[in-house]
Amino acid sequence: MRQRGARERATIADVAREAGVSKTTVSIVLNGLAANGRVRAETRTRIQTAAEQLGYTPSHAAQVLRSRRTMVLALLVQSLANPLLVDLAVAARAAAERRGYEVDVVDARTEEAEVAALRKLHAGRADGVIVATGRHFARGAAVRELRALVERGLPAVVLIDRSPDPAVPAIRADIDGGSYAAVRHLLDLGHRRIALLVLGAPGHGASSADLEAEPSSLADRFRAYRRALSEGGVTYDPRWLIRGPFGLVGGREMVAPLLAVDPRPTAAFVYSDPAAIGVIRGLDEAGLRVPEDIAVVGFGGTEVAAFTRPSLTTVAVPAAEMADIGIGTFFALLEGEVELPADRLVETRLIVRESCGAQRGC
Amino acid sequence: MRQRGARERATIADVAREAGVSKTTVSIVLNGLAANGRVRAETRTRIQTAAEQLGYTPSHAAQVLRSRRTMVLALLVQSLANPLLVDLAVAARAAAERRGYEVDVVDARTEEAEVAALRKLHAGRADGVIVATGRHFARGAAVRELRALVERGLPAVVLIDRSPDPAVPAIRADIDGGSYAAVRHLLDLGHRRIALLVLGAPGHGASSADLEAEPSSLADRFRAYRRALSEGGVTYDPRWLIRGPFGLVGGREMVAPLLAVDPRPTAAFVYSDPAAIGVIRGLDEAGLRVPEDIAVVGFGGTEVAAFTRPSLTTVAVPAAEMADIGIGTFFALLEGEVELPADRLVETRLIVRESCGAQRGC
DNA sequence: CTGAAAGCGCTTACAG
DNA sequence: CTGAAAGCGCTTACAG
Repeated sequence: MRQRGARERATIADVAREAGVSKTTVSIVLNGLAANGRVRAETRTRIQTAAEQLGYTPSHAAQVLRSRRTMVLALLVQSLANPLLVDLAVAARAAAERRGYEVDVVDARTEEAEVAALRKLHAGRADGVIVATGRHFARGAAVRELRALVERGLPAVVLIDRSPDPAVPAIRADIDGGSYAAVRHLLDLGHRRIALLVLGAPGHGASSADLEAEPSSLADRFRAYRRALSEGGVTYDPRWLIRGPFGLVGGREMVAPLLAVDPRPTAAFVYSDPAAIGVIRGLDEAGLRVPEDIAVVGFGGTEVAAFTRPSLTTVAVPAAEMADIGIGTFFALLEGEVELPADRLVETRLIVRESCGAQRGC
Repeated sequence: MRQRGARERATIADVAREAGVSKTTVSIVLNGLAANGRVRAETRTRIQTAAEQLGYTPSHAAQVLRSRRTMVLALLVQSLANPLLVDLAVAARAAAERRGYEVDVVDARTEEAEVAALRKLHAGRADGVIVATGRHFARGAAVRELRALVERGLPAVVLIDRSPDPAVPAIRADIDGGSYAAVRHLLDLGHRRIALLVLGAPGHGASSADLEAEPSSLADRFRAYRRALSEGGVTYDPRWLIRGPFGLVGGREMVAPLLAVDPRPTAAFVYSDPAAIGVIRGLDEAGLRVPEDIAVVGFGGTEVAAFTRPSLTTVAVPAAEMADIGIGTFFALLEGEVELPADRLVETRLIVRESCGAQRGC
């Protein structure tokens, strides 16, 4: 029943026959290699007409097998529930498209999912990989798997973390600068008890030491926060470091431990916008007002931050710029560029809105 | 420089040589076709050891070219900025994975982008396509392009719209029931002037007639709304139909025309959650409170609706269920199932929260 | 229980 | 200006 009009797809041989030329000539013409008069104009149009008439589209698998180019780039993100990563993916796709490449976006929610996705790339499904999962800072499984790919010559670029390997260029946002500006802003507003909420195993105090040493982007927030506090003359209280689960739900769950700190912090700097939205909602449910009772600052700066009530003061990360540079770096790698750019840092900036209390509250 | 350890990838021939058998046997063993004792156990382990030692992964392109199966399914959505579509994509990926399939998620923001994405499928990049873009109700370019694919035997499933073609099964949410429940709920709360905000070219009144006849999912909202009003004894005022652009920004932009209606509507039923969030923000900026001054009901029911302030009363669409059924239908098509299920309707349900005013306001 | 051979649909030297 | 031939790395009848 499904057969219907399932006329077989035309192949290059069909086009060649129809146009009365060889497959070679068809291939040359259809790939635009006939510019310099390598094929007579008349022959060219004959081939193009035949191809069109037969509805010919080259088989992607055959092209890949023969040319060893997939024209596909894999992009791994942690979660499409985070609008910042969606922006990154959309921008990456647009940038790659300009050079004829597709971007396969994979959301690798867990490290196992990421490892599985990286493994699949051994099958030659993509000409390169960009990882933006935030898991490439340690000696974890994801890093090992990426390295295995790189050793086989697959171009790789890391996007959020620092480079885990000399052969892998990295582009990251200036998290240090943005975090410092955020905390500094809260200090300037008079806050003296400022909490830092980051993704991680719940509990606080004990984890400070680990985070201090970790080369991750979450740890960057922590170090900048500590620095801003100390420069602001505030003694850090380890109970101010709250760790909890991912996203909106995770943000809400961090409210209880936050409110358990006595005396209560008057401000919270949250590692992501979705988590900050969760925090604001959790505070609301606990009967506290933002920013009057507790000021909140997020991280990310995507569209949604301007639409919450109160609107979110946040550290804006230029996702499109990171994507553009990342894609550019991939192509440089692909073309065997010798002079690889060292790790690149893109600027972040603090967007002041209502949730920090600098403007009139909601 | 990029060459580094670029030792050539092992092929099936390498494994065969290493294990001292033919490529045939390697293929049979590695594809799990040797279960019934078709290959001696000892030979099997020898092959597996060799494959592992060489780090062998079959070339995807070669497998596809030879077997004519890509093990990939394309999923087209309108925008990853809509969390409902992200949920759909994530669920589809999970469901497909259970049967060894990958899902290529493409966000086709415009109809041109959708047409381009569908065109690419002629190259045999996927074994089927699921379209969830909301553009398959008319005689538009997207529908034509999809039909061309189906005529070549590519299994296709439509997810949000009605089926555009007898050979294409469709799964959609009960938008009619959900919309009716939403408007009915507002009527029960005493509202008599209820606006309907939907995506579309701005302007109102004139577009009522078009929308009434359109077989789209947006028109389903309109028809159910009209029915609920009339059953509730309310005479529809064409000025209550407000159309505007997409997403958060679009929602905010619809506030001005909404407030321009005199007497002002006391409630608004909005076509999506992101748009509803934009509306709430826009009303806030206009100095109006939700739900006290204007009640708002959204559509979608993803996680974020529970985290806004006020939390959003919304029509919940079971994205995961739709994805599961959609994937199941794709596999039925693939296996040439003759008894194709007619269009399926999945239940929606109204989730009552704060933005409609039924509960204590924020 | 195992292997030799054909062929999927292209591109790419190479020859003329 | 154009074509014959090889081969990318697999799977799949088919033969033994």
